[in-house]
Amino acid sequence: MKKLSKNFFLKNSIEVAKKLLGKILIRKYKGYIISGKIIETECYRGKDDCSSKAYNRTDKKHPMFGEPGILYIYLCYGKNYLLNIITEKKGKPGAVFIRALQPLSNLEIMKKLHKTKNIKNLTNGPGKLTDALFINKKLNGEDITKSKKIYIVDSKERIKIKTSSRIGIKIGLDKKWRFYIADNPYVSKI
DNA sequence: TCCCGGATGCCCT
DNA sequence: GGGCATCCGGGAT
Repeated sequence: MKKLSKNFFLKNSIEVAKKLLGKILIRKYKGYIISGKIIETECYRGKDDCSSKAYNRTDKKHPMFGEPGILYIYLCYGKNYLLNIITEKKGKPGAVFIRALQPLSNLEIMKKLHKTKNIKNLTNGPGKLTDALFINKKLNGEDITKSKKIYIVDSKERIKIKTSSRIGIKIGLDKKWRFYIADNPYVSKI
């Protein structure tokens, strides 16, 4: 299985969001390999995207303007860390937001980290999966194409992609920039 | 300084 | 399945 390279993320954010579906997210934690299949993503962009954090921003210091493959992790509602991967070339804003995973390995560790017994609730939401994979502010700025703690590997699985409006936002609903694998029981919401 | 969000779990029907 | 309290850091004023 091949690690995803910088080139994978150096593309149109919408394309990257779609192509990430089915790939395997790997996290090393205390000698364990925790992993899950990416089954739900959203795309966020810049001046053409009023619901993006980079909308109407010109200062290139914002993480969304950074180098492709860099993790952008921030806290939401005071308790949930949300996982984004920067896309597009440096200076052009874009990111893919990871919304849900299908848990693959070391589920018992994930259950302890997220404090739940129900496997279905382990990674079927953006704040839950960061809990279950021990992803927090310390990994902000990490390069997912170089890191030994967290990376993504390719998979050749054929998948059926569905599209919808993004979730949890009030504006920008006209854009169908949420992508998920059809018929997967771990997607956060149909 | 103030305000509120790319969400969750719990408690209610 | 729906309503609600809750968390804290960053952007806006």
